Amino acid sequence: MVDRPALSKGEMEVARVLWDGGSATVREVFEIISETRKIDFATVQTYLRRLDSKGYVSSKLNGRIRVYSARTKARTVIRETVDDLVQRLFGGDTMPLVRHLIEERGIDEDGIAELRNLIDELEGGKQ
Amino acid sequence: MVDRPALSKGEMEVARVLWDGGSATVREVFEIISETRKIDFATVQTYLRRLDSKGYVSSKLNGRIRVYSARTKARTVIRETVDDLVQRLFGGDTMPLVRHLIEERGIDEDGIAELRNLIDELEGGKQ
DNA sequence: ATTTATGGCGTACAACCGTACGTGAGGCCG
DNA sequence: CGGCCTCACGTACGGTTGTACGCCATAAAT
Repeated sequence: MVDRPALSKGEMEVARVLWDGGSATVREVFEIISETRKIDFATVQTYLRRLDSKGYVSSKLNGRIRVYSARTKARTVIRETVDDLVQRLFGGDTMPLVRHLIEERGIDEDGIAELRNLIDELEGGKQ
Repeated sequence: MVDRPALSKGEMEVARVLWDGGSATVREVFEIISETRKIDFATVQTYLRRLDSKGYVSSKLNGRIRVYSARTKARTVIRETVDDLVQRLFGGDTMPLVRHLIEERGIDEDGIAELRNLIDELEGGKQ
């Protein structure tokens, strides 16, 4: 529960790759992010270094290649980030964001089915 | 559709107050944010000035009091912000965030009802 | 009229962010 | 062996952000 400095957008993007894969080299992260947008290898390297010094990831040299691993749980960071966003953008109210997501971003068939389940569970746990 | 510089967290928090109320003085914004967290009057003033110079709000002097008004639609800013977050934190996938919101933040009775409606509408529009 | 509260406005400043260059060492190729 | 590619790592640099001080003016209170 250490109070780490918050992640910047760029750092978050990089951290996500580690959460997805558990661990990765700079090049691996670089390749994955490159699929989505142009980014410099050295920039990824800097993000990883900063994530390390902020305590979010750890790393060790494997031969002459440095391998980074997630050190905090995605869930935790997501919770903090989303809580902050909801607070600042919606005054702490959750529904406006849910509404936005459902109305403004597509939810597919499977998503709809899952949503129904989630709601049923919510209701079940309530009474 | 001008490409404005992105809003910082603090600026967003302040902008939200204007979206909620249409327009407000520094003091009014200050009071509202103070309900939630400690903040300096001058800090609010700075945020508003920056929002102005970034083109998100406009202002005019009413006597010797400056009144700020929202100039961009909340919807637009929310879309951009959320899109970016979803991209970086979930690789562009919407459902993980929806899931997180429903599971980790409480949704009340009314929210559940609304959710059901939203889903029904989604499904209705699909077939 | 003098004090006090309030506000606008300019200014500041360290930390953080995005982005990347340069250097030097290790590996591989011809 | 001599290039050339690839990393790690240090360093940089302008821009942004959070946070606020200080000065001056106006309005309110005594």
